[in-house]
Amino acid sequence: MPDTFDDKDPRRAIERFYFAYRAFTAGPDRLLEARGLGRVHHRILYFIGRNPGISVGALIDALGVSKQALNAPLRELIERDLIRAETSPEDRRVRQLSLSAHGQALEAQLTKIQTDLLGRAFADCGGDATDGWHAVMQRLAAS
Amino acid sequence: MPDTFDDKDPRRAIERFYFAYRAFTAGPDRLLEARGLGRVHHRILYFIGRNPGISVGALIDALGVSKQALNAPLRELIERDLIRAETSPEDRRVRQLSLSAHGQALEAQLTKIQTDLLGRAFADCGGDATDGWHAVMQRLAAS
DNA sequence: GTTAAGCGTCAATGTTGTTGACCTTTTTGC
DNA sequence: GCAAAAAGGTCAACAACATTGACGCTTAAC
Repeated sequence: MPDTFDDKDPRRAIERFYFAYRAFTAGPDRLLEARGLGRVHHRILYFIGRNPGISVGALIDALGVSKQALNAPLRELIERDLIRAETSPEDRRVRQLSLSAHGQALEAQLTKIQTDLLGRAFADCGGDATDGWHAVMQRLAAS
Repeated sequence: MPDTFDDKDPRRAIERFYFAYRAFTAGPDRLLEARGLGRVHHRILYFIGRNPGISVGALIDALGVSKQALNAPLRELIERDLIRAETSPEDRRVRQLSLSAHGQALEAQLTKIQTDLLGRAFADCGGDATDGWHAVMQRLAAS
């Protein structure tokens, strides 16, 4: 029997997914924790980075949390000058959120950790494997 | 430009990973929540299923939680007759944990939800894609 | 027989989320 | 122009879940 025996055992797929995801999130988690930030902050940074000018309400909907839960971490990020909140000129009730220069730098740093990790794995496994990975993950994400 | 433009943008890989993992965990989470259980209970069931006869201390180490944090959910699972705890004959201080018939059934049900989801994605994407997925995930998990 | 290991539990505390209520500012509809 | 509604902020009460510290119990080891 080859040493790839039961290499595609469905249970093995579950474990691979679990441990791969852990490795995938460990890097950013460490960097954030060193700054006293958590995953909520990361998600806030990420969403605002992807949607500059987003309103607080839209961010609440996007993250699926209550406004009270968002308030504290968002305020921290604004106080640390990682996120900028400017009153919208069209509707002065609305605050337009965007990343400051520092916020962009941190977000880029966090993203780089993950893209580097993925990039190394893709490079090691080859283009076909990379294509297959993308196809399967795309299919799963659409579930 | 083809509609697969920037289909392998590193940022897209991050998003795919995130949403694929959410889909991967959503099914078990729903089933567990319907029974008033959480992810801790799932992890306990899983580890004991993989390591029948494991001791409480070893389980604490494996899960990386304090014994006080483990105590409550573990007790629930024992009271519900999902997990069996028997005194070790060699060392009567030690309790050997194992899944009861009900526990095995629940664990199998949880696992099936995930293997079915993965199996459908693998079937849709083909054998080569499946191989690639496994290769990349294996590589990541080893990081 | 004293020491240590494995386990269980009580207490105090911290974090993080929730809902409900109330407030201000600003826009909108009549 | 004025009442209603929307966007946002904050306070309070509460619940879930984790932590550390301390203590007690049973059993094994030297």
